[in-house]
Amino acid sequence: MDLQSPVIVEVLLDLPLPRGFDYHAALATEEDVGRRVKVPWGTGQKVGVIRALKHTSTYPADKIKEVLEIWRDVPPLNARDWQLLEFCSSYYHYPLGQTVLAMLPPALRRVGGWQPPRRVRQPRKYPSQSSAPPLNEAQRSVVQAILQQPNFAVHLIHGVTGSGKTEVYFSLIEKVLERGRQVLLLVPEINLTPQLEQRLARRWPNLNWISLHSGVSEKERARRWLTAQTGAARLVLGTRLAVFTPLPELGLIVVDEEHEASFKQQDGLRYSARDLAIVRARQGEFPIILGSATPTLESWHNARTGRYQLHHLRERAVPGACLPQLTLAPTMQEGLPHWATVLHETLSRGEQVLVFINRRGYAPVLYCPNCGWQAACPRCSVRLVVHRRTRQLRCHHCGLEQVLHESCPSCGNVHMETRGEGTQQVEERLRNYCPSARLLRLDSDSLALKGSWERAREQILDHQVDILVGTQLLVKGHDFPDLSLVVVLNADQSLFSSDFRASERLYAQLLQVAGRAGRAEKAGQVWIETDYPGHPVLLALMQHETENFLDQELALRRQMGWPPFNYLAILRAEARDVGKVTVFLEEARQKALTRGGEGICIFDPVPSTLARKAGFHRWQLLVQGAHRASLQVFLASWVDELRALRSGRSIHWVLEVDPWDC
DNA sequence: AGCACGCCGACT
DNA sequence: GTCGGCGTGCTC
Ligand SMILES: [Zn+2]
Ligand SMILES: [Zn+2]
Repeated sequence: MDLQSPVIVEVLLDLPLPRGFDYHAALATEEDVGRRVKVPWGTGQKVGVIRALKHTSTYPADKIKEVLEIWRDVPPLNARDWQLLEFCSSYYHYPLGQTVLAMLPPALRRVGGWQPPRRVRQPRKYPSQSSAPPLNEAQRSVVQAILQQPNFAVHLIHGVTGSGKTEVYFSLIEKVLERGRQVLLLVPEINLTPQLEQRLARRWPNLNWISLHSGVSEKERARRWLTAQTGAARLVLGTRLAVFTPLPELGLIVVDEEHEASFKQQDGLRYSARDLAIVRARQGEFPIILGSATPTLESWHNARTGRYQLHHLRERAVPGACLPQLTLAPTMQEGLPHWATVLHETLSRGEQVLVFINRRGYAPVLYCPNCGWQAACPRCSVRLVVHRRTRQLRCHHCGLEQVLHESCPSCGNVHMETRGEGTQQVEERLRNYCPSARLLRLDSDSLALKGSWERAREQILDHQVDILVGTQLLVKGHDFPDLSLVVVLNADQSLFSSDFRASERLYAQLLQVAGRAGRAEKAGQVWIETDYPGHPVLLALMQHETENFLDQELALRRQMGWPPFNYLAILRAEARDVGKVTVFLEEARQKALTRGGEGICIFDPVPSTLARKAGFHRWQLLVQGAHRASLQVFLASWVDELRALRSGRSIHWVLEVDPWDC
């Protein structure tokens, strides 16, 4: 090596450019690759990561600036970390610099965002009461089967609600920890609760484990992340963002509720934490476990074709627990609903009731019966939602708030009416049916205050509440043992959605809601209000035959050429000016058609589901590929052309690979 | 992405 | 006459 030539480092920065920037760094060595640096940038400074050392640069020598600081107090990213980042950057067609910076905890991305702590904190210690409950036969055989393969393998555990999946995870985690390897446990955002953390703490009182999610303060998140990187933390419990945590001795990843949409990042680097976790396991040559009561069709297909190993947990682990009894009932236009009797019976037994309606507010429509006028958001292509308590009209997409109209702005009629029901109106209706029952409404409006979830949970567990009215928020990740009746309202709305994933999602949601009824020893009841009792999703649900449903749905996907039998990418574009959006997408389409590719199908640009949001017109262009590899080849050259399009400069656009909604 | 520079429309 | 719109180019 030429000792005379000055050392140059290539630094990756958080910029939408597919290249690094060269700086002088006289004292840099190969050990510094993967370290964070402070560099001058224009008039200011930025944090970057050293990608490589070199001795020459194509950039004019007199313009190359000096690195201001190399932070050597923490370990550099290692070869495995780079392997994942490079895969991620190329697969999602996202600049490497932005990918690297996105994986760092926020405090480590900014100049002055991180000071090493004065004193090394002692890992938290909990009272020692480590207890591993005995596994049943089914659980034991799954654990045995998975332990037999220490190398890369994807295991899909299909476990019905209450089948004791978590104990299987814990048992496997324990074995891997004993072998001296680190473990990553990924759970949906909504499931990462203090209760889950306590459960881990009780199970491993003396283990150094950390929990990583967006609720942790920036400083603390960086501190915990670094303990994982140094190998001090042995177990990481985290949401999707934790999939990037550097873990030098990683030996197992568990993705619980693998079907959950929160594993998909919906802005910036639009990755699937589940898919990246699988890639990470393959790169690191260790097993990964996906678990769900309602696996995604992608995973199910891989299991059916033998690429994943399928394991079943068919029995409920809790002794005596049985499946809830399911009833479909037509909606009632007037008078008492069909479920009114069972509601009263349940309450009179002193048991709790959950009424599920996936729509907050009082009513989704305010209209004038005289002229037909409807309250719409001026900035979005949606109707405004009536919030009666605050006497407001609100847009749930852009946050716009208006005072509720007293009269029709179009014809002056003073008798305005609402249509449809939200949580607030259901709450009101239930107060009329059961005036003496104690009601609690749980949606993002009533839970806006910090700590209100915790308070509500205690009230419910303490049986200070008889009827719960709520949205999605209420259903996921929480068990309420006294709950024995679940009523699902307005399920029909999602029955005829145009999204090809609608059935899969509805099935998962309904099964999860149903699972809330009658845990423990009590048999529960579930009533679903529907006018389409013959719908395949409802039929499958009635039969409790998830695997048949998945097979049927898979056959339909194959027939229609939808994923997992084809691969998708979406080019999304938005701007205040519709013309600019459509011109860009049309040019993009022409480029795509000219380029073409094996098995590549280019669709026409169409408005997005939410065609206008906060004043921005949103359109999209779907690309379908028969094979993952050929789609990747096509996308790689297509994005280069897109970046060169002048019409793309005055709009926002993103390319999304494997979109979860289209 | 930011941030500067630069050139045309409607304002004190 | 200037304030400000956003189109264009640059950042090692
Ligand atoms: Zn009117
Ligand atoms: Zn709006």
